[in-house]
Amino acid sequence: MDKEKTGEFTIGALARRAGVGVETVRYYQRRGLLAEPQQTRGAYRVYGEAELARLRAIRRAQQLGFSLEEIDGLLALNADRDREHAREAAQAKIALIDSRIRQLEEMRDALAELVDCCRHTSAPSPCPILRALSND
Amino acid sequence: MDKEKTGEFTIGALARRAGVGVETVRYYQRRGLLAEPQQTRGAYRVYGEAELARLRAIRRAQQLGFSLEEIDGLLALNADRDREHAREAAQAKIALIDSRIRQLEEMRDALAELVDCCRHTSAPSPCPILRALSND
DNA sequence: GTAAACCCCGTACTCAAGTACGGAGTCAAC
DNA sequence: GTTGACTCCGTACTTGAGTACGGGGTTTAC
Repeated sequence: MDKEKTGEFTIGALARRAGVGVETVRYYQRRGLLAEPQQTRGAYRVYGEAELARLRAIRRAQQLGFSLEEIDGLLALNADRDREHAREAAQAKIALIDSRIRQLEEMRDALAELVDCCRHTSAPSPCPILRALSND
Repeated sequence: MDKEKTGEFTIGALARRAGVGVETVRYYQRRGLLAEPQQTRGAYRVYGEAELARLRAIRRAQQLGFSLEEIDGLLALNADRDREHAREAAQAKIALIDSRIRQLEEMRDALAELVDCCRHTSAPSPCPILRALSND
């Protein structure tokens, strides 16, 4: 079943098309994020375009910063009736991302300051980075 | 032993002073990040100012974005002889943080675009956020 | 028919940084 | 002495997103 009939995949073929691992597909199924296909060929499950689309949507949402739990919620929304919910979810995610960016910037600035200090002092004096860790 | 003699702490007192949990102190000891004190009173360990300083250094380094593994390495450096090592570690961390910031900014921008699109379309048309997840 | 790739299933494990028990003993205040 | 807070110890568990087995069966290409 390596010879894919259009729109019919084994789990391995589906995984490759979606850019994930076989184990990942099984994991999503186990947690209910992806349905097991009704169709089988012998003992093997046969996946269709719907499952591939679903996997791609999951990946896209992950790239936007959503967790699998959040993605489950998002993919349960109806594009016509739940506009407000989706927008709220996106805005909440934006706020979290912004907050994290600020946090990282503070870290970066603190480190940059220490490195700069390191540049302007010479070898006989102790390392300002290590001293900053050691002192109050 | 709740009556702290200056520079002598039980594990609970030390944890409170350092702003961590008792379990965290034990965890750091288990992984060798913090030494067990030589001094005891009866069955209880007695910690000193050195351990408190060490814990504070760990915390400060964590706030700068270093992992416990990295902190172990940093705290093993000598402030007089290892200036270069410390500076390199800090610079590497800066690069990682910068990269992560950029990643998050891309996420944020993508989300902001979708939210903006949502604002400029009306209820009869489907939610652009959910459509973006579903389409290529 | 044979061998290799693949699938299924159930369970355990990884990563990093903790946190939470349960059981037993210790210490301090009354 | 009693009680409650605390300590110690060893082990298990959490979080989120996977990943890796082992064992057995199936499919495909030669």
